[in-house]
Amino acid sequence: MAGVSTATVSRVLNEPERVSAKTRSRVEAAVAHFDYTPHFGGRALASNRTNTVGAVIPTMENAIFARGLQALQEALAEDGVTLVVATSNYDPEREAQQIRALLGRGVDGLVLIGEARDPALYETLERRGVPFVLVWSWRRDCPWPCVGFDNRAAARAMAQKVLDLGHRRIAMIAGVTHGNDRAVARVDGVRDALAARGLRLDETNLIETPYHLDAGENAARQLLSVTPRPTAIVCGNDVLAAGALLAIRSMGLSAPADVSVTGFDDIDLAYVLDPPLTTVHVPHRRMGAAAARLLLRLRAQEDNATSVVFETALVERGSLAPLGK
Amino acid sequence: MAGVSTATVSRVLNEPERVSAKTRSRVEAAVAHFDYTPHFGGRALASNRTNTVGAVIPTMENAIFARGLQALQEALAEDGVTLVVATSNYDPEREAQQIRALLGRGVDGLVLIGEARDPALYETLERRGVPFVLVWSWRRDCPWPCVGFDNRAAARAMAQKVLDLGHRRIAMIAGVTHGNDRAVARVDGVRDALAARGLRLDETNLIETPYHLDAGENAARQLLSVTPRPTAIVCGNDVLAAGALLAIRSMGLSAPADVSVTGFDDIDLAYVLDPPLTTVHVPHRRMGAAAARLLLRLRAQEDNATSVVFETALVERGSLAPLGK
DNA sequence: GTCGCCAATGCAAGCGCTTTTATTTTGATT
DNA sequence: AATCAAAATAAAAGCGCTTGCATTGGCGAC
Repeated sequence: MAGVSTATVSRVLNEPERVSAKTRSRVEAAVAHFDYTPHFGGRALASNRTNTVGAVIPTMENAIFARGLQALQEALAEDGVTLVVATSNYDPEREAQQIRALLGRGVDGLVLIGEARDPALYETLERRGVPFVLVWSWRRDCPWPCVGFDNRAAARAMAQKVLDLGHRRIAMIAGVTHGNDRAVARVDGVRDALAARGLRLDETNLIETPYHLDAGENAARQLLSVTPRPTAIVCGNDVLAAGALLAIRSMGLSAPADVSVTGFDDIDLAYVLDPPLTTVHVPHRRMGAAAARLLLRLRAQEDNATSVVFETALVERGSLAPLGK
Repeated sequence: MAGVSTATVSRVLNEPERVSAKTRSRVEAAVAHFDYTPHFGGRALASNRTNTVGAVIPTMENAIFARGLQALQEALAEDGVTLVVATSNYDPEREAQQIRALLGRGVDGLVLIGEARDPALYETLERRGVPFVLVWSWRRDCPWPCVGFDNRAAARAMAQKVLDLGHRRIAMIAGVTHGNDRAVARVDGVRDALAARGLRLDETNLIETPYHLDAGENAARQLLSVTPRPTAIVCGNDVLAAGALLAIRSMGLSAPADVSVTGFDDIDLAYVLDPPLTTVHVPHRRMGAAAARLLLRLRAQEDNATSVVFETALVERGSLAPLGK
């Protein structure tokens, strides 16, 4: 209809500046007239790019990932890149499957949560030359590009705060540590702080449990049923902490008068609870956006593509109080 | 390596039963050996299918969509279909863009939230022959396949309950109704119930606001600053209700003693609040799964592909109490 | 006016797969 | 052993696009 070859149409669509204004407008008119959309498969085949990046997250049901993804997606969209999301449900096996599935779909980049992962998987990624970014965790000397924060240091700071307020009988409800370096780091951080005061987390005051409300509730009930009971419960995330508050309430106790509780992540939930949660603020949205930028740089082979570490902040609200207050 | 043609490899991958066991195992060995994955673009081009469906949701930050998507994705994955998610941020314009973007990516199905949408968009969808399913809302005689529930009836039942408990000064914090039929239906439902008792929602006791915690808080503060103040606030969703509880607390009032509050959706949040929210339970996960099944049926041109309506249930918790109690 | 040069466009060769059609192999039957 | 049908496999033609290279045409310099 525009009287030009397909090559010119292709150029109008992909590199409009290489086509004269006159021809371009003719082609654009034809495109509009037929409501033409390029065939994705043809495009992908010929150019060997899909303009798609994949992300594998544990679950969408936790607000932190939802937020991070939202930001990631928005930042990618600015560069015309689509995000495909898969979930692993915190199962390393399933995560590997999902990564392979995404590779099979021709993603030209991947965003993965955390670092703990079968080396063979990293090998596959490198061999295929698919750029990837690890998010949510960060440690010095991590060999891969990552955008995250120091989970261990943040947890340590929180535990230190609890100790500073006079607490000595401290328990922890952690996430499942298998295949989850963030959960591991948070436990380690708490252990660090306790160890510095000659205390330790033994198995009666550390429970590992899935990141669910009722799991947190059950764990707290169990921790609080020993005598003497802990005066503070440090939780691996805000959802577990919310569960702990439920348990405390249902046992006829009160937070923070009888038991202090701390969370991790600072999702909206933390703010609406009563008492509001003292927790660790994590800049999820900013991390998502930073991950997008880093991935786009890696894809473009830019050399300023380096890992980014974010700071966390302790947010003091009502759920943590000095001992004996 | 397996000494066969590419045609046979293709068959091993797509219709293994059409290949003899001996050849198949040779091919599979070669596939495993080279860690071969078919090229997505080639596949899409030749077969004209992508095994991808798209979903456009308002936001991932609301747990209801996150949950629904999770279920949707899991159900689709069972049939080897990948889900691509885009967000519109409750903006009809942006939703249209995202739908077109997904079509451009060659999705072979779409999941859309609600029914309110430019007719031209529906036309495009039909013309392209891309099957789609509307979720989250449902009404009798909806001309398109949908999987949802009757928002209006559910809201009406909730308002009726509030009335039954003696409340007469009833206010509502609704979601933004522009381009959001669920928000509209929920307001209409409340109006229905009030009208049946000769009451109405005028502009001083109806505020429309984005589905955010602080928006809910501000709206509630405004509603409660008139004299005489409402004795019950019906909210368009649980997040708004959580915000309302924050406002009540910060104004030195108490729920439900001074003001009752109701929510909608029954997300986890509703349960952990203090007082826990009286709300409308919506089976988000089941809807997501049902949407997946319906879409797969439509795609396969099965004739038993019909809309599904779910029942909602009123969940009575502490935030709603009889007037004067 | 002629020549070069560059910008604009066309030509045509794939990209890696699926699928129809043709061919070969297999194995049962005579 | 010969025959034939059925099953298994190979051959080859695209699918719709991108892109390197060839061609064209317009314009300034001589």
